[in-house]
Amino acid sequence: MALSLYNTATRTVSEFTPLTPGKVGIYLCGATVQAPPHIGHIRSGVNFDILRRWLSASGFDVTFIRNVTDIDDKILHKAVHEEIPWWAVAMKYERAFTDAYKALNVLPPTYEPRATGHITQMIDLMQTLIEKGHAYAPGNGDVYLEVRSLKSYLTLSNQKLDDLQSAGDSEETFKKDPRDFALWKAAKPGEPSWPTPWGDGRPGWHLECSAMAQAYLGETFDIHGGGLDLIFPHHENEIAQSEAAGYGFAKTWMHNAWVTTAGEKMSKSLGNSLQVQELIKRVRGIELRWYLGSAHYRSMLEFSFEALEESAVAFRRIEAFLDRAIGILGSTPDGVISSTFADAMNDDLAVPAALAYISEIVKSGNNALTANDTKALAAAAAEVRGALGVLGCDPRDDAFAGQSADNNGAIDGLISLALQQREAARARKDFAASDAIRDQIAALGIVIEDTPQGPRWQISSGR
RNA sequence: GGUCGGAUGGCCGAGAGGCGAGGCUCAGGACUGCAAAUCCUGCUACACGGGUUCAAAUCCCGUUCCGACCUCCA
Repeated sequence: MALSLYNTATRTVSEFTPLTPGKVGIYLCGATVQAPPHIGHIRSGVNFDILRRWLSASGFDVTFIRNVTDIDDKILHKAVHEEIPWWAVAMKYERAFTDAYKALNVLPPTYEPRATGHITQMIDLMQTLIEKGHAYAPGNGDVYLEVRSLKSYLTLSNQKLDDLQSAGDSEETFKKDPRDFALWKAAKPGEPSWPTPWGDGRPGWHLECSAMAQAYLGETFDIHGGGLDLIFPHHENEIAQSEAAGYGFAKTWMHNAWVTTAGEKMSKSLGNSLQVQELIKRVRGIELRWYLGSAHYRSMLEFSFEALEESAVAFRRIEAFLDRAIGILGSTPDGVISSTFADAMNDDLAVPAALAYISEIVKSGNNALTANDTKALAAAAAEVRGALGVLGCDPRDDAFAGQSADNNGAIDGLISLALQQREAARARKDFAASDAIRDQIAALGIVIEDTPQGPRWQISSGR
């Protein structure tokens, strides 16, 4: 079964065929670094990280670009508000995003270009657009794209130009048509600017993505991704710019759905408590990732702390199986991708179906464990590990070192000492003494389980 | 006004004409000195009203409710 993906441009799921066999180029609209990341931002990162990992696991050589928008109105406003330079705002929040991505095991992109590093490419693109008669500089330092000059526009969102509500903005006087959008904004006093043939200024929001996608992936590339809300205007305008310049641009458009709270798109007022840095105080990063990745990427994910906790419990069950299996097997099996898992992922990344299959494997693996069938156990553990690897939730991944309830040699020695005492007490049926030892260890946050292979312990993963 | 989604059991969350996805919770059982873990069993749902069909959660028409986008947005 070949990989099929939903393409927003055609509103259908269709077989994915790369432009160059064996290679895939992906451009994901990354963050505007003007605030710390909340789980909505990071869901997009996780969803597309799963896509990327699946493409890699399927044998593709993936070039993954995720940009950083480090110049924009909000950043400038924030700089004034925080009384620090605009670049300090951008770098501060870029780091916050980087930390969040790392905590959730989102792989660093192949290249992570910043908008301000690509002014040259943007000027080249504007030059081309003006030469082709699709853009104009009215003389005030702005440069606009003339949407009426385009052969097609608004094909992604399927809207008609005349149906759009007019912006009603007071600064639109230089535009030929109110729907024309800014490629470049004239410098204002006190704001950063770069020189261009049309005057000093700074980039409009949409221009950077067209310029950087072309710079790193070429004029035509495979997949362009982002959140649902970027369809209009951002992606429409990217298409307008790039196609007007003569580029083929993206073949497949993918959009992830929202994390919502109380049925609504996450709002700023609730945003603080849903920042990644706050949530990973409640659950481990791997558990938050599991939660965000578990719903289908095109479905809304209704956030609640209860659902997050429940999801973490479900994940710990899988993790516990893997721990037990590795303990019995004496080694960590390499991940194996089963055909059932592959079929699910190939069906437009049907993660929920893949998770249902993982549950079945864990169940059969636990049965193998009870039956002491190490061959079946090893097979199950390998499949679970393979699946978790693609989902970026392999507790044995180095990225999660320190997050897993991994045994430490010295602690293991001490606990073992106590467990020997307890076993001795149990042997002489002094259960009061043995339970007392277990209770004392439990009070330290360590859980004891008696198994046919003897007692085992782990640091309680519940927080 | 235009465009696009959604409503599934106590909860979360898939599916998209016929076979009870899966998980969590809960109840009962097996195992266990007791726990824990694990396994087994049970809990038969698809907003409402029509229609098409041998058969509808799924398709069609209508209704209600919820949400997203329409130049800040993941």
